[in-house]
Amino acid sequence: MTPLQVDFFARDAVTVAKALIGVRLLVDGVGGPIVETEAYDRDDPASHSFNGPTKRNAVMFGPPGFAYVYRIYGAHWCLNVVCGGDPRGAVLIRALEPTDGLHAMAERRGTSEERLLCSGPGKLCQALAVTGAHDGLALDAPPFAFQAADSEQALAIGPRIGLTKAADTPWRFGAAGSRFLSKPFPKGVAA
DNA sequence: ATGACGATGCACT
DNA sequence: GTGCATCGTCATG
Repeated sequence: MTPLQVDFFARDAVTVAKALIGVRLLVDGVGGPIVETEAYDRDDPASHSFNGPTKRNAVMFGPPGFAYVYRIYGAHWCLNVVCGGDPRGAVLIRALEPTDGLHAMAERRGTSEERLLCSGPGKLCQALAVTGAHDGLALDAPPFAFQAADSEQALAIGPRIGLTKAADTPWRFGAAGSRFLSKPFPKGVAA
């Protein structure tokens, strides 16, 4: 298992979003291979960094390689990795395949159905116990652990989910055919 | 001080 | 497939 270097994150968000598919993400030892991400690049109207710094998004204006965690719909947490670009881009971690710490995840999620443990950004944060307390933490140090993918992944590509701005931009990436996605991709595969 | 608006998830038809 | 709870954050007055 090769830990990811900080340079991995210091690229544009689309590149990082693609490269993260298949990477194993553990938080305090709980997690598994990432199967779904979304890119939010600079000059992207849907990105939280687009309208300049605020108290919430301050970490997105710091160095790459840190976690940006925020609350959505007053109820759920979302985990992002801060990337390169100016203003910064970010990648939303949307889903992963639960392999490590299944018992802890099932307990936190209130279900033992593996399909439902991490198949969405809010679910993933609940299963991995990611909260606002993780906002601004370095990604190359505990409790986070990113481990390089073992092999090349076949990528599925599609439009991002839940947006009203730039809703057609195809910056959602996934492991083709995975059953742990938050939703199926509209159509087939691509490189 | 107040109002609009979500990078969602879940219950229900 | 559709409806909506729920509340922090930000923009505005």
